[in-house]
Amino acid sequence: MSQPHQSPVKRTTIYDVAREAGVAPSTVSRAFSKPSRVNSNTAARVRQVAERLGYRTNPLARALTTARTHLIALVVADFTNPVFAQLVQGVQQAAADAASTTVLIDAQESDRLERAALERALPIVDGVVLASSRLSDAAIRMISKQRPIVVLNRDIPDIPCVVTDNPHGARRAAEHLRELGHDHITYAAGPEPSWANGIRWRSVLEAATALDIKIRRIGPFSPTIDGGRAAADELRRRPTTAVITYNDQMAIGLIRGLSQLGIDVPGDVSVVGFDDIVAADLVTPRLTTIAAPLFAQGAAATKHLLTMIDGATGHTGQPMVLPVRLIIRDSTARRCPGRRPNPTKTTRGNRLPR
Amino acid sequence: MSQPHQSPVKRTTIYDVAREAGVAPSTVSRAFSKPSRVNSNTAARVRQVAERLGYRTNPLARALTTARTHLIALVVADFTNPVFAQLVQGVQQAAADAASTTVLIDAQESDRLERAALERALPIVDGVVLASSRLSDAAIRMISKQRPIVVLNRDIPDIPCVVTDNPHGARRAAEHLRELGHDHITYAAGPEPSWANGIRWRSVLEAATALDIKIRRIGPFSPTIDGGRAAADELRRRPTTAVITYNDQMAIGLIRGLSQLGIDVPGDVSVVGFDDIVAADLVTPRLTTIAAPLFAQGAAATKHLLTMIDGATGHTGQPMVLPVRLIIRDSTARRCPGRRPNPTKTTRGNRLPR
DNA sequence: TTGAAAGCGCTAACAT
DNA sequence: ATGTTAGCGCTTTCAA
Repeated sequence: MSQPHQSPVKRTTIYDVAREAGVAPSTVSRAFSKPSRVNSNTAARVRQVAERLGYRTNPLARALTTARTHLIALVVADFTNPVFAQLVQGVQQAAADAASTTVLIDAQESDRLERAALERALPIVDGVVLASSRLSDAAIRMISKQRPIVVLNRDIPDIPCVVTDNPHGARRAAEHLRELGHDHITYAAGPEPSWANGIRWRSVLEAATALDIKIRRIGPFSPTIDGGRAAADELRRRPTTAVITYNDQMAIGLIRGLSQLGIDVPGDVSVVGFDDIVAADLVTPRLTTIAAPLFAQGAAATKHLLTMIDGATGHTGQPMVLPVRLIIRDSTARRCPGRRPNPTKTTRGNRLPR
Repeated sequence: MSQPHQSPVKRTTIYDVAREAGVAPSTVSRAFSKPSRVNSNTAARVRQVAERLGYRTNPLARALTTARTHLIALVVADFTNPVFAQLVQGVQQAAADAASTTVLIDAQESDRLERAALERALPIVDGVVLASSRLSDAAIRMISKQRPIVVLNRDIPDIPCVVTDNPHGARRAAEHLRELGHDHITYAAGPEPSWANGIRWRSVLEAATALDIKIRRIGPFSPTIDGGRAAADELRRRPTTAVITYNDQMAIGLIRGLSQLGIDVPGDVSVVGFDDIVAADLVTPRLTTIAAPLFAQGAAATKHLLTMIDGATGHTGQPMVLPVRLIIRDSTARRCPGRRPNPTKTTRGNRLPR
């Protein structure tokens, strides 16, 4: 039987070290917090004694006076949503590079939970990255009065934001579909209140118009696989040969749903998603998608947040926009004019990927 | 131009409230931390004044004296590994239920990073959940001397652990394959040093032996899609009609690799994975797998940790083991005796799922 | 039940 | 460069 996490003796403090090293406590403090303000010999001796005594500076006590915890909060709507995995890593890495630690808040799609968790975290973090949120603009503004904040994929005037270049992504997707002969495409919308959904739809609309492609919108659907399935039913009623979905999850669900209806992707219908989640390369057919630089986005937001924490103003001019690129895989193909939806599989549509 | 996160006046403290309410600071403190020790009238008055003044208790200052931060650390090897998504949620929810916040540590498969992040977090958390780790048993024991700790999917004597019932899972998988006529199976191993890999191999071995199935092991491979691809090459050299892989990612890669070699799953070879990650239901063919209760595992570990933090001994008897179940999907099928690997697709193997 | 006062461990003036 | 001395905001004896 082991003795669990005992602290046999009191934690050693700067006072212990000070006494042992024959200096004042403040000198020990300086030796660790601002070494440049201490004679290098003294500093060396202090560190050595500290080492011997097993001294570790207590971040809590430090934070109490400095008002800096080196903790930042990351809020996401739902951790099982694969887009967030890379985002989290980006945030986590940028934070770690600045010797900060990330506090995780999964709102679990619940307004109440998000508020509660945020309320708990806010007093102990130096700032927050809001990766997705059910909070209103007003609520976010309230938070930004208490702590530095950076918002992802959402543009709130006067609040620092980092977004992806949806217009360019939509443009590339439209061009790609145009080249394949599609002259009429459908946008399958995500949640109505989502800022990202709004901008993506407008971007697709604009791109299609510019390229003389007819465009139509269906939805809104839930931004999930099931949402995509629902879109399939809707699409059958008003078919086009190409579809752009709000996100990859919907695209995957749409392809499923279509397949069930005997409609082949990309044989009968071409599908393009948004985001490039990991699964996009795993499904059959592999998904053509507009890839967002998820990791980079997390990292960029965090770096910006850290500079704000260090006193920079939020320079709340324009949102920072990150480049996207179109990744062409197997869910898009040349349009076969006059082809009718039918259950016979084409070679292409069924081939297992690479 | 908004004024970012200003604090125009000093944060209000118990002293402000005390003065305004005409009581001592200690009374205000009690009114919030142990209301039962305060006259209910006074308590009410204090709370009301506090409300009016916008008082919020400062968790940092509280933690300094109570030595409780209500923070718990969660360590994983790699966030992009989909098994962790649900685990994180389980941990996060259990923590939130206990008014605690989760601190996230992504070791990014690096020993150094893990140590650094853990070192930073350890002094400020009440305990840690180690979901996967490159740390040695000895290192983990060191940590457990400083803070309560619960380890997942790894059995370290005298350290509280929660594991899944691999033996039962392996047994169910073997029975399933047996019923389909397979009498010779291969285990495609994951990383050699992984405790989970060890127990899974032994479990499969034992189950196969008990059911009079011939069993062979190949590997070790990286526990990833690419690792699975590598396993495909190896398998072709020494074929069996059924394979159990260390985890789902490998299973997905294996199916890919096999397909490239013109070998159909499940037509020619049946494949069973471990874990039931989200993608298992997304790939083609959908994966038969031994489902681990990931969310429950995270939640169970966290609840146990919280009781330890509240003073319970680690009751370090046997590891807590959670039930698994076999989920039969499309990657396993009846053995076709004498069938040779060939590039012709069967209907079954190519059918898009549901 | 309430108050007074002494810390928790550190940092930050202010002196020297 | 270093020491002295107040706090940071809260909890916690100890008395009353």
